[in-house]
Amino acid sequence: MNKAAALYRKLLSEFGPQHWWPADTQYEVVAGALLTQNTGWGNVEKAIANLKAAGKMSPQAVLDTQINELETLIRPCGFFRQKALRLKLLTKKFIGIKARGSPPTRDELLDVEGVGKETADSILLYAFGLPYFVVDAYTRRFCAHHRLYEGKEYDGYRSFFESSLPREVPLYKEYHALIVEWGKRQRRAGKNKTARGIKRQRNEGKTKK
DNA sequence: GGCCAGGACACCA
DNA sequence: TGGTGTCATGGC
Repeated sequence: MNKAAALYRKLLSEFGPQHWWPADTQYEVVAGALLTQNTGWGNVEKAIANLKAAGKMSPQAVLDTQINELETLIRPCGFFRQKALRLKLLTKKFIGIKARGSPPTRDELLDVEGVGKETADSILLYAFGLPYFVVDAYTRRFCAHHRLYEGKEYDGYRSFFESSLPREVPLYKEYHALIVEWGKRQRRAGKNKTARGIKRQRNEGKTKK
């Protein structure tokens, strides 16, 4: 067994199944993937709860909602102006995808403004059950911490995991969830430095000099 | 009161 | 290609 697979087993036995993605519908996964960008999940839950309470957690309802009302509903998850706009764009794409019946390609998701590689892969994996390994900030820290893989490119990390593991969707889903859980625990224990923290330290160094 | 979060994008050198 | 600023709320 390679190191990536061994670490997966270790995380799973230590933390247990994470039951990701927490959502009632496929569309909720899609919307959540966008709303959670650079945002704690707790805040995203509030935004989703607002949408549900207003009866807006459906593609057509989101499209039919005025942008300022949408902004108000998702305000708790931050970046609400751009996210409201981008949620409409992504929703339009989602409706088109469902209408034609075939799953989306990565490229067509990336064509949507506000959908980057992580969000696209989250949607492909968790909403459509396609084998794309999701790479986020925690994944990079996880790799650095365990000296699993070193690189700068998103797709480098993705290729590393996809070539190290069996091509199984449940495995990809669980592994990413476990890495996030690992990252949260590291943070609670004060054992990591975030990218932003490192950037800030560099800046402080510059100003001090 | 500051730091950080399950990013993406534009702009600049 | 790499670095930096911006977008914004809420928990700790």
